[in-house]
Amino acid sequence: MSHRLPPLNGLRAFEAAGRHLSFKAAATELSVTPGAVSQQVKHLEQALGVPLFQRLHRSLILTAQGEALLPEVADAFERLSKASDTVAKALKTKPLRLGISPTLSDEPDRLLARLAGSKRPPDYVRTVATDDLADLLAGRLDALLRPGPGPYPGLHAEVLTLAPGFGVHEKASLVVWPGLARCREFILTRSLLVKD
Amino acid sequence: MSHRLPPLNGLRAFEAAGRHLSFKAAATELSVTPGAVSQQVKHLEQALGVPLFQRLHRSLILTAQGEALLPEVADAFERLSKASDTVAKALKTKPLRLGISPTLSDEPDRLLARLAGSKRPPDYVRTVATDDLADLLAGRLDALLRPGPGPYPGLHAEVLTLAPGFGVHEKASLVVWPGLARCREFILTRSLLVKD
DNA sequence: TAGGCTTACGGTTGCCGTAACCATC
DNA sequence: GATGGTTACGGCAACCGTAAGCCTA
Repeated sequence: MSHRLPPLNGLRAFEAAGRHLSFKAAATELSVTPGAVSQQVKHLEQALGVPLFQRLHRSLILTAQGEALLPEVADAFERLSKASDTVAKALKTKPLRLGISPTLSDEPDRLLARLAGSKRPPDYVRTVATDDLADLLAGRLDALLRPGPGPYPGLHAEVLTLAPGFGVHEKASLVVWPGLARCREFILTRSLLVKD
Repeated sequence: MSHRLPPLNGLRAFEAAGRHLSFKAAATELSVTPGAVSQQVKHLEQALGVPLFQRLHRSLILTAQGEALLPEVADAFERLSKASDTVAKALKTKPLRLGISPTLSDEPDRLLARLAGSKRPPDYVRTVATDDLADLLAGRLDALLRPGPGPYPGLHAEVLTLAPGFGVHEKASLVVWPGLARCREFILTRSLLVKD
């Protein structure tokens, strides 16, 4: 299944240009200059060996080939966009899965509530009683609270000092995937994502 | 509809790597080095803010997010590939649509047969009695034979000298989209595409 | 004359190969 | 030691912006 794919950026430019029937409008959408779009589309046409637009005076018309290609390309990009958004924004839209080591507490929700300084745990957090780093590594958890300081190579960990009365452990590590900075604030406020 | 798309090359690398569950195999398929694939995937993971693979010793496992993303991405690229192939190879797989000016002959097939030097016209050519350059420009024709020398700005034209008996015109132009060199040979042999 | 497409040119970015390193088997 | 993934570094191609030109309404 060796996908022979044409230039992806060219397809992207073609899709926008075809939707707008304007290189200028496509350029605005893509945050580039019309010249860039023109070059990308020309490049794509050369790669395919097929003209996609008929250049009229200050407007564009799709050729028969362009007309055939556009809906497919648009649909494919739509799919990529949707899927990526869903995956990327899962942290923001779905309940945050927080593993809490049974060693720390046999009542994870109460522990979380105390960490948050409130009587009820945040409603966007779903606690799971687990100690298993593999759950985090496999993506089944978004964060994991474990006793001790770590280290956790390849991950991002933040050491919390637990107030007295949390059990025998004074220190605990809040472990998340790298790319999530200041994870404690994130867990407790669902903000401060490191990206954007 | 401002598609917020992640890095397309990263998605491409991810798709191949996810299918093979191996950066090395993906690299082979993509004709690059494993290092390149590693970088592309890492780049994508950073852009999405989400881990897609769990790196084990000498193998890979998809994370939950990767598992969710892979089929969508694979399907999208499959679609792009299919659509592009269909459009790009139309010239090679579908009958070649050759317009012949009624001025030259009211029996286009006979004229084509004489041009080809045979009794029957090539079976892969479908002649259309038309004079309209717009048919070519809009992609409804692959080539157009018209009397006179042109010029045809923005197109590729080849002047043919017609043998006596073709009518009142001595010279005719075989007009095609640029990117098709030596169009006469192409029409008569269905080969010599300029690309690859 | 204005507006949109094209083209030439140059700078920057991003992609990729090389090579060295690491961690297992 | 072999294998597969990662990283640092450097070269090169691709991409893009600028500016000038072209063409027609």
